[in-house]
Amino acid sequence: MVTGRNETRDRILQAASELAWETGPGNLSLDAVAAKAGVSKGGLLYHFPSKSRLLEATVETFVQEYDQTLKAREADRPPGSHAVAHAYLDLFVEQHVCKRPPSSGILAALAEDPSFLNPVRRYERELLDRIKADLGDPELAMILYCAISGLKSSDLLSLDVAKPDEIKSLIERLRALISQR
Amino acid sequence: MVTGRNETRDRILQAASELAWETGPGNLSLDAVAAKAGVSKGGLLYHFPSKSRLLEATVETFVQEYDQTLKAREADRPPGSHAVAHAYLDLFVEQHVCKRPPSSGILAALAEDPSFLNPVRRYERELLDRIKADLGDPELAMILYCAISGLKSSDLLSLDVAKPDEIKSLIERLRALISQR
DNA sequence: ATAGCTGTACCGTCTGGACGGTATTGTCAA
DNA sequence: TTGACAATACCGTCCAGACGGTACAGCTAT
Repeated sequence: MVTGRNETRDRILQAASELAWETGPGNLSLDAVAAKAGVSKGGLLYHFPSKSRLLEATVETFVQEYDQTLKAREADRPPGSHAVAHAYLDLFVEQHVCKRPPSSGILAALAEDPSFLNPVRRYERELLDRIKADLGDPELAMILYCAISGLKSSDLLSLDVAKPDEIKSLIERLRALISQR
Repeated sequence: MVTGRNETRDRILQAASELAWETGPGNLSLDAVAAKAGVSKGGLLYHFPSKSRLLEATVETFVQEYDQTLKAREADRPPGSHAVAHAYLDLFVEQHVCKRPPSSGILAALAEDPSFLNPVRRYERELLDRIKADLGDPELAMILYCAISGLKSSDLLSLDVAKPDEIKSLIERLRALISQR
């Protein structure tokens, strides 16, 4: 199958993400990825015939996994009560604690070629529309989406600008704004 | 002096920023920068003795220029009426229209080594504090800072997720929230 | 027999950076 | 005034190493 879930393949993708974080997004080499994944270079190239394909797959699986988790959190929420918006906040809080951002692999893709981010572009647009539909108030949706997006990019770039308690009270205020509707 | 403004030096820095945008942040080579700046490679290395120093300088001058412009916009506003917050919005709107984000050079620095973003980290933290002090309401400051930060990162990564009119009405709503205080 | 690798050898290209040279301008002692 | 020297700002070349990718022979579990 095209998007086959495969043991070794997944290990390679994870190794690529971790290495992108450790060595800097632009210094990702196939040799290093293969070594970290515990696979030979030939083995790596068996799964991903070129570096571009590896980076493409990194972005795609990241988006897919994010969406899958988001929909799971959405299902945890009682339906009809702005489940999408709350799930979006839930997922941010959940992923915020990690040392290495799960999205670090996409920086490597960006470094190689910005157009590799096209799937992210499409997905984020779709996500914003879902939040808008969920909330009813398009401007509130924008505030919520953009604010979280800002926090996520701060994590992505490891800027660490906002302190934990600042983030906590921001999230609470955003939740209040949602309920208020 | 240490941070000397110099004709050729500035041309090199600008060339680096533009090339980072054109060729992808990770594909920035000294040869290409030199060629674009109309200088020989030797000449480039005279001004910046290593690639790291060039990227460092790119980040530093970006932060300096941003701060300079922000303070200029702040001075345009009547003092005492949340000048910092409004200037922050003004500057975003102003820079949003450009095709190439002025910050594109910092992606090249990030690609090489994430720690090159340390000056940005420090500056952004300081900026958030200034907005907090300016607004009085810390949570509102966070909403404003994070929302704009999200829009800026979307520009930086060329994600183009929000449409112009969405951005426009978001800005207006943020301005209303400021005045409301 | 085939899928899924391992391991090695290799090639062409690109790139950072070292290095030696050059032109111009300024300084300063004799 | 002039000659020696030095600092600045650059040019052009060269090289070692890294990297992406190819090729191919072999192993092994299913």
